Amino acid sequence: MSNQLLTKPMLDRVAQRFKILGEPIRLQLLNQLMVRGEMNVMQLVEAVEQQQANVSKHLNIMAREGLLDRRKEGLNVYYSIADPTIHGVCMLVCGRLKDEIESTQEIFKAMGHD
Amino acid sequence: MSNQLLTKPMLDRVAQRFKILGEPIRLQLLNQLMVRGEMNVMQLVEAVEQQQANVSKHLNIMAREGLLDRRKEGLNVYYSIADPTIHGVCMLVCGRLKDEIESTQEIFKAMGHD
DNA sequence: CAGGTATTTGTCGATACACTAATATGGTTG
DNA sequence: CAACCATATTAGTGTATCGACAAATACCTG
Repeated sequence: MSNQLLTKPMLDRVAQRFKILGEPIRLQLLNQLMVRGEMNVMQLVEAVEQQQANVSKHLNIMAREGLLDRRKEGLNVYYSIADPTIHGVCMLVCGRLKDEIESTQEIFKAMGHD
Repeated sequence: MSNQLLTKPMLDRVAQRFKILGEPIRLQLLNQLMVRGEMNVMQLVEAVEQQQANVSKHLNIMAREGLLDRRKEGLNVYYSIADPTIHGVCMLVCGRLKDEIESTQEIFKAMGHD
């Protein structure tokens, strides 16, 4: 995407990936997995405080997309991050948002609301 | 997002940003603006071959989010990329997807379907 | 006000999430 | 092995969100 136009199929694929990242609960699951490494479903359910069925569904969606790896062990299913770029992508967006928030606050202060 | 848990409001903000990127037509508009620089609505309409109202709406959504800058000049409204990180984010995702596609093809070949 | 440019509004339909309930799946115990 | 329990996934339903399209409105400029 440097300076070349993308084909329609590629645009669709990229959009699909972003769409999957565009859900708070999924980001929360990814965030947990980034920080704590591999986790099973129950651990994730407790961490994000959502229904088990719901968590499972979102994990499946991300695994199907290649974002997560899945490992079965006895009763449990362990998920971990499969896509090594996720971290960088989220870092970029987070950094940018923090910058935006900070500059908004600066303007707020400059207007005398401090 | 390196190794720290994000707060709920931050997760929502990040998700919102990803959600905005998760639409093919919006990516297409961004892609055009990346390659060709500042463009007005009509130019973008022709480039993406969509209804004017539709294009305008998506441009507004992205401008409201801080992704695009907007500049009025006579009859025309010119849009340009405001978020300097977009390029890097898209590059990362595109690169990753290309890798995935390539390794899928490798497997396909290795199975004798060449 | 005429004509090109851009945005807004309203409606329809599709997509996708949350929730509940049902169904695997695999280990444990009598 | 059968009954049971914990874990995980899948189905079915209602609802909300969001995009596409069409029509109306606003915004300049000559």
